[in-house]
Amino acid sequence: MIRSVTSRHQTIADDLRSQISAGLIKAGERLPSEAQLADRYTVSKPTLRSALAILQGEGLVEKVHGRGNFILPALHRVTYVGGALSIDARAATNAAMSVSIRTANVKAEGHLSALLRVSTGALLAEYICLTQEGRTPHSLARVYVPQDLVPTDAQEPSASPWGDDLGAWLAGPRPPLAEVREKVTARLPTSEEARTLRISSALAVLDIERVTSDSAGRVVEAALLVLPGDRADALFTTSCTTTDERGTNG
Amino acid sequence: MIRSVTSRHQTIADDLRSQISAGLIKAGERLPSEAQLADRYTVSKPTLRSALAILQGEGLVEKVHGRGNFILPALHRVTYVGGALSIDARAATNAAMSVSIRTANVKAEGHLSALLRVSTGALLAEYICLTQEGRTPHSLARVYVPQDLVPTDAQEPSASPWGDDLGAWLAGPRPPLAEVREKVTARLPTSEEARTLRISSALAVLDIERVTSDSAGRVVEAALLVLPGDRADALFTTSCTTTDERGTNG
DNA sequence: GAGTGGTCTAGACCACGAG
DNA sequence: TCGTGGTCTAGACCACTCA
Repeated sequence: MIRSVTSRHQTIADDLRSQISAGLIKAGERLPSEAQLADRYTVSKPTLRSALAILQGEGLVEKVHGRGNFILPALHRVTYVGGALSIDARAATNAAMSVSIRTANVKAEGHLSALLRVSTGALLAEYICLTQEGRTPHSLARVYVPQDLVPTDAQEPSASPWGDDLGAWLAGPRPPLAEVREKVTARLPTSEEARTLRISSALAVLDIERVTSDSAGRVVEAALLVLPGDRADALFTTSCTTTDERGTNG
Repeated sequence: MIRSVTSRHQTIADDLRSQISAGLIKAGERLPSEAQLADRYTVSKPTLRSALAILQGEGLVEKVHGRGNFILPALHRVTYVGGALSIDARAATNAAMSVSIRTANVKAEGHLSALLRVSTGALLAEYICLTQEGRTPHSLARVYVPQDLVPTDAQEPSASPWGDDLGAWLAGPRPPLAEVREKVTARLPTSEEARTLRISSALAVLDIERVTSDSAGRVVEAALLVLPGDRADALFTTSCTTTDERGTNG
């Protein structure tokens, strides 16, 4: 029998978790200090800390250096809707979200130039979108658009959490969008992402690489999305409107 | 200045990682014991272990209790293709994969019965598919099909890593498949999943919940896929074959 | 400066695997 | 039995926050 199911830190994490979900400790409250908790559970500080690390990885607890450990409010789950060629798709977005966008100009390099199919050094407009519900970040989107596709008249596009408005905003006078290709994987956040999203570096994130191209075959935008796994899903729906898409080779 | 960027265990992890990627330690080889490594880096065993934990979470090192720490071979990335209404979609699957399927009958409960839209206690056929490349698991698929949709003549369907053959296999004499709905999130594996997939419990996994329904609106199968983030992506492509799908409300 | 979390140590003891 | 990894301890020292 593996002892890990009965390890001290697991037991403590389970106990604290049940206290949290039972509401004995309310959201936003500070936990007793690690030293106090270690005393209460009669364990050493490292052991207690590894218990907290579990809860932190589950997005239940936020550690703040020098201040304490805090219970995070139960998080609303946000749904990213894939294949959003039509703009209404983002309707699933929660209302109480605020989005901050930071704009910059960068040069295409390595991976980015490959994604956008532009040469290295080509000018790109970069939009960094951070979505928050209250003070809690829910998503980080880095959107890149070839400089020559950016309208000079409009400075600030309307803000969608996923940066997909940008594509819509660009689409107007141009060939319509034709294809969205989304490559999804799971990983741990980089330390920078963890800082920006205020999440534990042990909390898994969804990594979505979205490439949108227009009917002329030109890549209109590439987006790198990072969604914390404890508060975001991605939803992809494929409908077979006509039956001619199915092969008969079964 | 946050010291974590310079922490001992990070430095050690970085050093070992570069040794691995430089080929100084070859895939499949055993690392020196933790005690030896701790000596070499002049750190204590817990510190050295936290360095190894980082590499383990990156899928570079496999720890085997009682035997040692081993360098994992560079993993081929496998691509799960979403929206696979057509069977050819799985063509992206690597050839050198073996799939083992375990079959059982279970009763629908809670989440499953909701997914399949059957009443609690309804009989389901359960297919547990584990895909491996050599000895390395690449995906775990738990597929559920309502018992009354299972043909009585065929016992064992042909094996796809994602269990999507099952849908194809079921589709024959029935209404064609009409919709695939895939909900994707990122999380850490359960301890059971980590054991089955032989991955670290600190390695993020893609969690895909796939529901396929036929043109009669009936749910044909529900699949719970778990893909280790270090060796699997999911790819979703949405094409706008006709322009009538796009709203004009932009 | 007091209180908090972050990292590390040196060593103990247990559990597993192979001979 | 022996060597390995897995867990835990008791305490040291540093870094951050806030009064």
